[in-house]
Amino acid sequence: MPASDDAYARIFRAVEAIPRGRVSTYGRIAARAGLPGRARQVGFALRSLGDGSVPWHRVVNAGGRLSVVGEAAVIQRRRLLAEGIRFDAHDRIDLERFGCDLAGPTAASPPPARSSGPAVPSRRPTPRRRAG
DNA sequence: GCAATGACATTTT
DNA sequence: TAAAATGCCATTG
Repeated sequence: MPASDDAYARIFRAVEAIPRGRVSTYGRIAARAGLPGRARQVGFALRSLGDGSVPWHRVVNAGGRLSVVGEAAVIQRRRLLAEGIRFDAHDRIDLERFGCDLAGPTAASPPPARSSGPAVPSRRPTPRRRAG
């Protein structure tokens, strides 16, 4: 049991705040949790979780790569792919597209599609509406 | 309390 | 882009 148990709770809250189909960085989570500069502790907290209700797999390092090693890396990557996250040829994630700021209520809003961009990771490939 | 470690971030080369 | 070095600080032994 870590001494900063309260801090851990805040971290988990920030992690859970990450919308599906997006990822965030440790530094970002730490900042949202009110722990600017404790990016490392974020990862430490997630590690302590193991398999919990916290979507830890949506947390990657500033390089958009998986800092985890071993089985966790497989699990994380597996889940990210399942959520629509795409990996670069170097097993990296484009934070410009999938990285969410979590800096405000607009974090849940999809980023502006760039020209010739690969488009937003829409969860609904067939957005057909019901004929009311 | 000290020394070593770590799921990081940033800067420089 | 990749690799190395440095800063940061809680956790662990």
